[in-house]
Amino acid sequence: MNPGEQVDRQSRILDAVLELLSRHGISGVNMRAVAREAGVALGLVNYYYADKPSLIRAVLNRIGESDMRLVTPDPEAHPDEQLREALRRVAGPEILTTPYLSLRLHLWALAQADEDFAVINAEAFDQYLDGLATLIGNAKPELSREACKQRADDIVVVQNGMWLTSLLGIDKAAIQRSIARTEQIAFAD
Amino acid sequence: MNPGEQVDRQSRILDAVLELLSRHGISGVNMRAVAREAGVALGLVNYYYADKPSLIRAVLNRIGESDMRLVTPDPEAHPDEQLREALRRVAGPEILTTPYLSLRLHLWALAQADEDFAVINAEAFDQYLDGLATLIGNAKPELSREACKQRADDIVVVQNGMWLTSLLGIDKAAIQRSIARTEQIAFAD
DNA sequence: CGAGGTCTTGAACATATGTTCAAGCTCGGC
DNA sequence: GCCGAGCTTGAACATATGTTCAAGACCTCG
Repeated sequence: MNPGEQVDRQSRILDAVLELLSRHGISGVNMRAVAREAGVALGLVNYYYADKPSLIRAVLNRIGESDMRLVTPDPEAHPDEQLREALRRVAGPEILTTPYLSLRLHLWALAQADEDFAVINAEAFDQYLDGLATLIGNAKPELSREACKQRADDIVVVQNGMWLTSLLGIDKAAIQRSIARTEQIAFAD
Repeated sequence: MNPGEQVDRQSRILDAVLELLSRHGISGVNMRAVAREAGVALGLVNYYYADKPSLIRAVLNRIGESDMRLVTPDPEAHPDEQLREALRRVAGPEILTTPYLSLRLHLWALAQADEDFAVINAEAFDQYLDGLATLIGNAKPELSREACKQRADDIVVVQNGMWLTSLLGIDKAAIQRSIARTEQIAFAD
């Protein structure tokens, strides 16, 4: 067994779903394609995940976890810096790549088409908003919780716009200006 | 034949695709479902549209046309009012409804998954940006074309964010504040 | 009426996809 | 060695979906 590469096939299956979802959307995710991409036999996918909805659910939950890390601050840093850091991370190189954004888009579309997935998605979104509001509260203790949530709402509108518009291929400079706009909203007096 | 209702079956087929796409995403759009939704026989869909990609293309082109109407101004109004009107229209009741936004989202996802559709989509997006930049130029003649395009870019980021975030169920007030933000960008000195 | 074109239908076919399952494989413990 | 539990495989089945097509309905013009 190749060390460090031929690992855990269950997790390779989830990776395969992410890859296919990002590249071809939900219609490109079928059990055979997943198996091929993961390099396992068809039956193994159904061994770990009873059916296709279970498989998709598992993927959604995994993504929700990694999203939360975006607003999980470095505890060493100053609150101001934590917030600024978080606001920049969403336009960082790992996030602002086509594969990741494409994945996000397909996830949103999926949530729109399926009630169960919508619930998972909405929950993750709320947690993200909450995390962001907390960061703002730490950086600007004089603001009420309500005011923090309001700013978080406003920021998320711009952030989602940045993500979506990046995919449509807008000028990179517009993205930089939009990041500045989020900081302006967050730190306004 | 029922007057004013049993019209043009070819156009009813396109309507059916829009409806299905909005509600169930691209995986919900199959020839049988389209025929059922349109109230025609299966064969008729393939009679008007040679194959599925042709059908989707026809739908995309139809949507592109209706998008352009968003930035096509009322020629009677003052340039300032034309621009303000356009900025408000994108958050108007016809646009900011779940069915329309859901449709938009699925279209973006579709473009992301398929190269051909991406081209149609990118073209429509460019035309929209161009139309918006022109409106800005009319309202603020002192700005260079470059400056107008830059503002259009910034505005579209926020607009796309409004659309997307509306779907995720954010507070309506955040949308209103975001509209104000787009006007602020457009009319800044 | 009747010929000819267009429109409309649903059965039929080929292929794709989700799911099941019997069989084989692997590996640790006895 | 060999037993058993978990892991892995691919064939097989049922259903779904895109496409084709022969047949019929409808409508216009002569």
